[in-house]
Amino acid sequence: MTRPAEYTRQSIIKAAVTLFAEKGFEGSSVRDIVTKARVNQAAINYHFKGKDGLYLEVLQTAFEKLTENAGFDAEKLKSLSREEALRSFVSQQLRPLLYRDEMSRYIRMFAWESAHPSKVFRKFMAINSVSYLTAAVDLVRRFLPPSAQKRTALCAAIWLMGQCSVFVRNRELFAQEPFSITIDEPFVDELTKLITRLAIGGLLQACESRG
Amino acid sequence: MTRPAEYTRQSIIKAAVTLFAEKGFEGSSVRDIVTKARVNQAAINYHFKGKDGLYLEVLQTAFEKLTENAGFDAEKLKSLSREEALRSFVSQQLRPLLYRDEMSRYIRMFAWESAHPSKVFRKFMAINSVSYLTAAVDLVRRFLPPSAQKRTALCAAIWLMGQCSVFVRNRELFAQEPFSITIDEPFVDELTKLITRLAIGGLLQACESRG
DNA sequence: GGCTGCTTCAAACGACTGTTTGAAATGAAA
DNA sequence: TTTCATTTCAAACAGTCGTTTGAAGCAGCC
Repeated sequence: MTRPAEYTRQSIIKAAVTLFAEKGFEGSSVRDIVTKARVNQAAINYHFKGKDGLYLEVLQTAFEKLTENAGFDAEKLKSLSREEALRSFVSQQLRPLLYRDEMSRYIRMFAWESAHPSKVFRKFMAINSVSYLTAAVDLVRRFLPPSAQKRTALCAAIWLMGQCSVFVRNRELFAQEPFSITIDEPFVDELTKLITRLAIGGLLQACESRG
Repeated sequence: MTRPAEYTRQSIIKAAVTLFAEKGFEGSSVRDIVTKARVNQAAINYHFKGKDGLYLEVLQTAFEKLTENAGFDAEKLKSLSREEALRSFVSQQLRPLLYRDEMSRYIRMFAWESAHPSKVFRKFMAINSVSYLTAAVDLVRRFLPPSAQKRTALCAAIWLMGQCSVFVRNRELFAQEPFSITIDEPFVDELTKLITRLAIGGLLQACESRG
């Protein structure tokens, strides 16, 4: 029960979160992780029973941290008007475009998974499926008619989650040709407004024109 | 100038398109491709100067085939009302959910790239950037105010392209738990309507509330 | 026949992946 | 100090990846 062991664990987790956020799970090798964490090759297998085990643990803690903070917290969103709640949600999702803090890394990790879920993430979903999508489903439900099918709400939720992740994943890409977009605060503000408006308008339209 | 050589080329291309559509570029190995095409390992490097060269050629022909058909054809879309044009675009993008024909495979290939563009695709974009996004940009411009910035239109176009690709990429996933969605004609019809309505509503809303 | 250029082939190369190994180091308890 | 489980370490393993090699096959032509 030596202290250095716990230090090694945390060191690995920290490095892993950074790399998973930057390049995704499959894009980061264990050698990259252990080099960044300044620990031995075998440490990941010893402490987490392999790369998958490490990812599962990282996903768990990331999810917990996100749920106990604003944005993913269903209770907090309910206290706002549906428009404000949606704007808050979108703003939270786009946070990695501006900041490089802990929360941003967690969000970006999930953005990679929303493109094409990995095996480990699907396992994670099987455990946390309810809570993971609930916030988004509840959110879109406030715009959809009460009669809307569960399937419709689910599709709308996936659709909403995917709105921002494209930009988050490819942050570096959009700074280059042919986009040449400077990703600063004014731009992200504008993008937040745009996506929120697009989503609000879209969801309301879907509500009005159908039962 | 023997005929069998050309047969080998086409055989490789056909197998590559199928696999790239199913698993994406990085998800398909050259060994998978040559096995499916029933040709030798070295054939890809001999005929296409490597996997990248093959992909570039496949992207080119896919793009040509798509532009000379409905959906991506800017001219054809212009003859429709903007709502019909949008619906046609969305319907075309969702085609791989129902059919497994040539066009569907091409569309699905691009769906993979819209998640996280590969190096080869970015090279392809550098050559065909104008025409590739033009159709989508032109389409969203019909909903946005004339004063909308180029950047806004570009973001909206990316946004629109991303709408359907999530579903197309993860077709197999949504058939499983916790989604358990049966992807048949009624469902795709419903999804087309939903996304079209979301997009129309969203774009119009964006138009009304801002200059 | 022999020559030539294009195409195919089995095998190997070198670089990467995640994981395992067995010995060495560590630090607390006896 | 000795004992002991825990933790670290360098090295290697087994697998996949895209690519290269050099010989073999096969047309058409002199």
